[in-house]
Amino acid sequence: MSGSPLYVDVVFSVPVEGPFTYAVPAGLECPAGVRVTAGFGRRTLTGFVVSSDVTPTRSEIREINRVIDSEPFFSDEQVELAQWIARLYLCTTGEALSAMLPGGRREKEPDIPGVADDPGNDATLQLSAEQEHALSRILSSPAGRYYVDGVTGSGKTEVFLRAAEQTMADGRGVVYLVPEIALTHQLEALVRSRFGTNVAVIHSRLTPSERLSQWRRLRSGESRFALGARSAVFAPMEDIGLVIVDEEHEGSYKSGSTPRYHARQVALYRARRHGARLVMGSATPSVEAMQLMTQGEPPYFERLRLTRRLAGGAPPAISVIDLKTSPAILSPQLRQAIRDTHSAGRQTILFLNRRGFSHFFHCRSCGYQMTCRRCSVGMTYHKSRNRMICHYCGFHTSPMQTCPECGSLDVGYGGFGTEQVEEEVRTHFPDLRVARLDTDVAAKKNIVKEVLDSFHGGSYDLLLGTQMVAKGLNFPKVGLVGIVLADVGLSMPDFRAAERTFSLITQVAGRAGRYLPDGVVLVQTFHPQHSAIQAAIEGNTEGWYRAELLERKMLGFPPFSRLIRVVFRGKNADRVRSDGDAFAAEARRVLASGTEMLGPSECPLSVVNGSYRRHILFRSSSFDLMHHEVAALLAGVSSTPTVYREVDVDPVALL
DNA sequence: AGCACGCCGACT
DNA sequence: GTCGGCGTGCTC
Repeated sequence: MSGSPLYVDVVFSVPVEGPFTYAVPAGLECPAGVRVTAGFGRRTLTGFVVSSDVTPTRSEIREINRVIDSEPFFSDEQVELAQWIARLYLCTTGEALSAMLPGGRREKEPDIPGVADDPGNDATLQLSAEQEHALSRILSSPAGRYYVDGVTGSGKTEVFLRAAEQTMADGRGVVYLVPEIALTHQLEALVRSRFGTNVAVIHSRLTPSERLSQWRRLRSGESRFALGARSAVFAPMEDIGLVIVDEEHEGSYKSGSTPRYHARQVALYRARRHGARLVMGSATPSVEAMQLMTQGEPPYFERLRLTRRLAGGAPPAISVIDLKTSPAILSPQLRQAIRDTHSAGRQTILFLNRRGFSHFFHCRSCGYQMTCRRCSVGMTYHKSRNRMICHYCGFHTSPMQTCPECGSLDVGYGGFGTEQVEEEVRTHFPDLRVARLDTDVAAKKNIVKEVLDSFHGGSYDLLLGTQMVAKGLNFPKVGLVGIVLADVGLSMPDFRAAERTFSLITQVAGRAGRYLPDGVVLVQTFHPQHSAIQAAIEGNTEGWYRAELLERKMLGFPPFSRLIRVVFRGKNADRVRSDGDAFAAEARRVLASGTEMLGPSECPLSVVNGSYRRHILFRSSSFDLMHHEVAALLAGVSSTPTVYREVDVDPVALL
């Protein structure tokens, strides 16, 4: 009670795992969960107390400078959550807590308008039979896991909101995650109209003080509903009764910087911890999620299907244009469709599903693209070395001179971006008013909204761009949507390339047809027979997932294995290489047979910001063993400080 | 991550 | 002769 000093364990947002023991000056309260400032090395840092009243294990102990909070800022559950994240994602507890801090280590979220349902919805509305069934299943158990697998416009949002209402009525809290800030804005008004001041909205565009005030409202229990993007999964709420992950398939749920957590994974953990219901939803579930709801007895998620559009009607017909027979950025068919659409007084959207991936080497006659025979991902062309390289395992070979599929000599590399498409449009349609939206243009604040508003108002005839045009898809005057090159996604050196392509076409078509039963969707591709494109066009969702799961199983990729990626990056290419090689050599020595190592090889994005990048992929179906081994390697293999190692557990993008 | 210490090259 | 490069080590 008196004389003897009190010691506490503190962690900091640095890549060294503590905890570090400090003495508490007499008279200060310093419980677990409070923030403190303390001398650390030669500087003074803010740290987080993870346990109080500890016994020191070393003699040199410094004193806490200042206790920032009068009561714990983080709850015990949150500290434990951070420790779990640190273990799983191989970062330090301090880094994890720092990511949970409102306005702390800020994560960058692109402000791209998303493609979620526009909830055109009403609390008094009669639910459809399918919605009713989904809701009653969700409410049937207090801690079940459900997946609302519903086509666009089938009313997933309303099911989520009704489940939330019931949860709130039971006196428990709700966490509602959406993939992008833009969707937060869209949903915010709707959610507020239903839940009033109970709602706290968390996203990275809030000022630090706004975030802090939202955080405190949740922490105090004044607010029982947290709505936000990825980091809202850390909402400081007691007794969560429902966690919703909307648009579950979206890659933005995965953090791109340390700690590289997946909000879906954290949501699962928290829901289990709180004995809460977990509800996910999408029109195009991730392959992982599909496996969890269709395989296993009982399945990990109960699948609740919404197959009918509330507004009725069928999705628009999708037509495929084979670029092999119409080799042009704008095929004659697409040009004709643009012309017809314009004559009818309607608008066109041209969608380029990603910025052109520059190393796009293929047969111009049949579209054939070389794939690695071991990893089955597209190989990329390196002009400087004139080699085709697999960015998973490092295998390389000469580029083809003639196409092995069709024998054509017309092989080479190409691909194009929005600029070229714009030029092409202006050449063919000098009379059309054309707007372009891509990351270059959107660098200026508000420009996305301005362009979309003008387009909505009819100031443009044609809008072209990347993902960010998606929000315009359901504008009433849009009569034609053209996907300029569906293959761009397919050519990405990524085992999820086909999944993303399928998802994109399905989502675009679903939205485009929402208010336009007579709307037209045209898909240009070199691979009209590709299963991802075929399945999306035919709406053969079931067949697609079945085939893709089989493919993943055969190739040993997730969900039939898990991956850990280690990236080595630095200005000095030789050191990057030797560090990676040394790491791999040690790994080869110690890895158990169940853990496979792919690489080291160059990353697909081999130079970023003047830094060279190489990576190693570890793959195993016994995750715990692999995870343990990689953690030991990271701790045991020293690295040159000028070479940074980035560890990504369950990577989503492998660029 | 930072920050300091320490040991080798071209410069006011 | 120094200023400064970045390789190495350390943080309760």
